[in-house]
Amino acid sequence: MSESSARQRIQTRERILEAAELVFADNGYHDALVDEIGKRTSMSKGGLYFHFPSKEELFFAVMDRLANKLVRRAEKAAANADSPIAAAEAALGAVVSALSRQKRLARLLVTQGYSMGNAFESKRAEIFDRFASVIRRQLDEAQKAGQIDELDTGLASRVWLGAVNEIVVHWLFSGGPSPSESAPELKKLLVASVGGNRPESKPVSEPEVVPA
Amino acid sequence: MSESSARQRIQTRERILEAAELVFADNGYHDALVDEIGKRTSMSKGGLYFHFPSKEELFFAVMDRLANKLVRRAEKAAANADSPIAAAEAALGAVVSALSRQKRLARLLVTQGYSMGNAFESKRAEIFDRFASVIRRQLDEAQKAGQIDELDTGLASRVWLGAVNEIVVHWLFSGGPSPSESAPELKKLLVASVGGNRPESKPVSEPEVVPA
DNA sequence: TGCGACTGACCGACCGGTCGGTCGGTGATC
DNA sequence: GATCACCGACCGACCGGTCGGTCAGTCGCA
Repeated sequence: MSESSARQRIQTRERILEAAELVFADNGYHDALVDEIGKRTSMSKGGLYFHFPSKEELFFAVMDRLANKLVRRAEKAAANADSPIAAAEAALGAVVSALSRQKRLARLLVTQGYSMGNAFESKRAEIFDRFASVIRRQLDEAQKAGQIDELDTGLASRVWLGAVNEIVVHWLFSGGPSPSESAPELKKLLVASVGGNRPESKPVSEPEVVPA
Repeated sequence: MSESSARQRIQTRERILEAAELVFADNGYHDALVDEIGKRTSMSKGGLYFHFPSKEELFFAVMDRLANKLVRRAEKAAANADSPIAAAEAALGAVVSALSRQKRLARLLVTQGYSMGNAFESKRAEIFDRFASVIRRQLDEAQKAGQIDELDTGLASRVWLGAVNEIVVHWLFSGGPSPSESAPELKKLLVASVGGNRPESKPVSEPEVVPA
């Protein structure tokens, strides 16, 4: 009972997060109305404020949830690969394909983060750092394995991350090609940037991941 | 007289743009107050609205002005280089050093652009496209000259741009190293990504540019 | 005296957050 | 198993500060 009510609570929270994700993604933080989130949840504003202390906290919760999902997916993809450099590629591919599949998700993670003003800076940093370190770990491995050059993997991971980010943003804003279309070429560029694609390293196909 | 008054008009506009740049950079679009811009211009809100029809238009004007400055600088640096790939590097270096020198400028161009909500998307796209095409032109040249691999220079230019963007954002938000510190390593990575640094291509030092 | 530049008090839409109130369920008591 | 006190989830009208934008009026220059 307190058991089931706790479960209920979490479910309701989830319902709210789901709706909030839509509304924030469509409108950005500022133009998103708490009332609109209420409408989509079939819950009143007061109800929402029972579960979340403020619009800002709600937004943070939405972002955290998304970031968690994506990071997990990337790590899973990396774990299934059979060489470090392939793992890095796989993580990259997983993220790109997830973002390509869900424009709204991409919108939120990649651009709406800034729309809060300076308050969001640290959150944005935190989330992007998590992605960067997933990539970096793979690059470190690859380096140990001698698959890539000696280089600052921290910087390289940022380059990878930034590249993906820009491709996604360009797709979102300018209707460029879908990131998943550019993915193969993109991987080539990024692998080359760290001196991968050595003759002895076998090419790898992206392990497919189940949709979320 | 209509001569000098026209000049006066432009000067006043410039004064406003300068002040607006500061305020927008510090606060982002939403948290920037028109009254604050007025205060810094020593002009009343009404005065501002005599020169600009809306806060939004004022913001756009600020961004355009900045983008123009930076693009010009990048193109100048490229023009002074003595090989296509060096030109690409030079353009990159010029932008990075300009952004490193002026945190506020970086803030505005790189992050605050999103803070308007969806209204700004097309503007952001336009500005970033301009940067991308500066880089792309250099890469195209380099490709013609056989200095780099056959590849999609459109995509590669986005990779470069995204990389720089991420480095700058990381610097701004997480207090990472100054972009100009990472610049040499960054250039190595990016040049490698397009298969540059061929044995026959001589290394190039960044042509110094006068501060704005 | 006409006009362009500028003033600053004022307007009012907007929206996050509040709070008194409702109500279905729960569990203790007889 | 009927009654009742109680609770937590939720409702939604309302508040109040904020801030972009307006406009009637002023000033000074040609």
